[in-house]
Amino acid sequence: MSPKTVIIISGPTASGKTELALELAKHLNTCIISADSRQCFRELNIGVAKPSSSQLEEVRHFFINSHSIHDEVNASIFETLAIGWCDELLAVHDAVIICGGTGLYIKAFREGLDEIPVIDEGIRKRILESYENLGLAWLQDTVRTIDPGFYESGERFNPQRMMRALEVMQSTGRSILSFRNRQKKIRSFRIIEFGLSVPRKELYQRIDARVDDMMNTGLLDEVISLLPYQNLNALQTVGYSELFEYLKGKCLLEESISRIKQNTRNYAKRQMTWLKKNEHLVWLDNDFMNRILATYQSVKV
RNA sequence: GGUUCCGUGGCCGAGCGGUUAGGCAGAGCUCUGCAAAAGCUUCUACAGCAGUUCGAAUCUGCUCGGGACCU
Repeated sequence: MSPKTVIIISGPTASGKTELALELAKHLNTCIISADSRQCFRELNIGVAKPSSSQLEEVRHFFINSHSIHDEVNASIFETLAIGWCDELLAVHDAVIICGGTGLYIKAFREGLDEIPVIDEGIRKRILESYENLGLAWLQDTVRTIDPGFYESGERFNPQRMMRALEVMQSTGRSILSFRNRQKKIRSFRIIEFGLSVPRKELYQRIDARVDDMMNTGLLDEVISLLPYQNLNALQTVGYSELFEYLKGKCLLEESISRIKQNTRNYAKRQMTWLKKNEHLVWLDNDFMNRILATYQSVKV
């Protein structure tokens, strides 16, 4: 019999992960853990292409509707939760499926993140405010002074990374570099990874069609109801940001819709770039179920 | 038929004698706590032909294409 196994199904958005995972879960009589940084929010539905309620009834899902947009969610939190669920589920199942397109979350699940202390909310806020008021030059100067090592190695034009380095330094007195040991964690189960490969042109067409579909099934109403929360991180999401612009009168509805399509295509492209360098991942372009099952059933421990 | 304006890379758009404008799209990429985020790289065009000039996308002429106005 096969060792306890986590089967990861990934791929760009609109590549058909959800359906495949569902089919596989039914076949193996197991559960699905989503690895999607947006589908975990119960307030977000249409715009994040969440599985339908009937699909959610057919197979038990984790990390879907598990959080509120007001909660803090990040890769580390995902890692902890997902490992916990896997341990529990693998006690009673031989396999668990992880399905999603958030590459960083999958990486965190597979090899873990280094332990970095939780940052005080006040420190984070102060840094963000300073950056917004004083700009990138201030951020660069500060990091160069406080953490020259990171400044040398880091991405100096990427405010997020610079602020991250700064908050770790201010909060712990140590450089973020000193926390990075890059030790890959060893998991207590086998992990096999698959990526769904769809020809670029076809994928882009699917994306366009899916956006039209979302609009027809009430995306605009969903976005209207979330307007008060537009500044939350969870709402910095393709499909929502663009419609906020329309609702604020900054553009026409048609412009928003084509921006959603455009941004989703760009997003899919970034996902593929991320997935491409994952050497554990096996690309599938057909016969998905059988090929996954063949790998699953081949015992090589 | 006449007068006049315009013609810049896939698209938008500045330049108006001598640097790569720039933006978007496309393509490639980075990536350990906001990742559907954030950032980086790349794509050398001036409708065509002839001329002026050391040098033209920029000036002149003609041709082609488009718009506006006049008869």
